[in-house]
Amino acid sequence: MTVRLPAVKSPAELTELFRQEGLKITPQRVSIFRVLHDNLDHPTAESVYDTVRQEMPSISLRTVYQTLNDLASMGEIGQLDLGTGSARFDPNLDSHHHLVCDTCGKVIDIYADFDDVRLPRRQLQGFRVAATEIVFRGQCPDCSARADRATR
Amino acid sequence: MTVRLPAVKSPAELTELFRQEGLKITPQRVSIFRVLHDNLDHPTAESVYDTVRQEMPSISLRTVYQTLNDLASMGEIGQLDLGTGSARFDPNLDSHHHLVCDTCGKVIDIYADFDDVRLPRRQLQGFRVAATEIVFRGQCPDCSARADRATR
DNA sequence: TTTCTTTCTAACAATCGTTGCAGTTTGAGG
DNA sequence: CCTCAAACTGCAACGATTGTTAGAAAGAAA
Ligand SMILES: [Mn+2]
Ligand SMILES: [Mn+2]
Ligand SMILES: [Zn+2]
Ligand SMILES: [Zn+2]
Repeated sequence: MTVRLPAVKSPAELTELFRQEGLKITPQRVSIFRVLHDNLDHPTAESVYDTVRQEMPSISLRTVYQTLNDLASMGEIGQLDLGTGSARFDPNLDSHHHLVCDTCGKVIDIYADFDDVRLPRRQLQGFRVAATEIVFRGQCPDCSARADRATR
Repeated sequence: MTVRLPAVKSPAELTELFRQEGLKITPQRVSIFRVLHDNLDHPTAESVYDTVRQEMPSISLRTVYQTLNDLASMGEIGQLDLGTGSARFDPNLDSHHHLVCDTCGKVIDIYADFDDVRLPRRQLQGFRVAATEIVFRGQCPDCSARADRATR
């Protein structure tokens, strides 16, 4: 089990990448890049929207989805489907895992390699495995406390 | 890494469980139990509906969702959210993991314990972990072949 | 700077999976 | 058989996401 560090691309880097792809640099996009950069809690499209809207009230939710999808398909952000209702976007590109609160939906990064987790060819049945995701599910301290209080 | 076997409850067992809970045994429920019992491919509510409808054309999709939710909250089936668009239900109660085709959505069981996958208290941050899910993502043989054919 | 081409945005409608609701039906105990 | 709480059906509503498109804006070229 080895420990690593997070790696999030800066707005400037993302801007440069978009430029290289021949995509235009709009204030909407730059604003989204900025919001992603200092959001470490796996925001939903809606929550990115809410934050961007504070400095750009006219932006549309559609544009946020569009840009997040673009970034995801360029491989510049990750997208997590954890059964919390909506997709969560992850600007942290380092391969890592997640700890999820099933009660409130909080998502925390786990920076660790589990070298043991590899499938023997026998179990692969011809599959080509591109990624291995580990999700630890449970209850965060806040939700545990709240539950205890309710049971008292 | 230890290997195990699948464990799926029979229609009779589920019927008995419902009876114990004071829930009524309706033909709709029994039919759904049967369909689940011999469905090893993690069906969606819609696909359970389609199958049940063959022998009971008047059943409503609403009832299928209702019964699947009941079973899931009784802990008698699992529910997977894998980002394939809709929830997948899993009658196999043994703790196990999954191999998912990101192209066609196929889901295959992986019966193996990865004993290495345990979080040191230091990383838990006070979380109470109830379950650890491992998802291997990639491409199934069919989809790989189809992709190769397209690239030729 | 002005023009021209291309891409993007905003607004709105539509879709998909799922759940809420209301009225009707039915399983199961008496 | 009755009774009646519980379950069923059909449909409306909902939240998340995507399709469409006319007009706006960015960037390149002149
Ligand atoms: Mn993460
Ligand atoms: Mn399974
Ligand atoms: Zn929580
Ligand atoms: Zn496939």
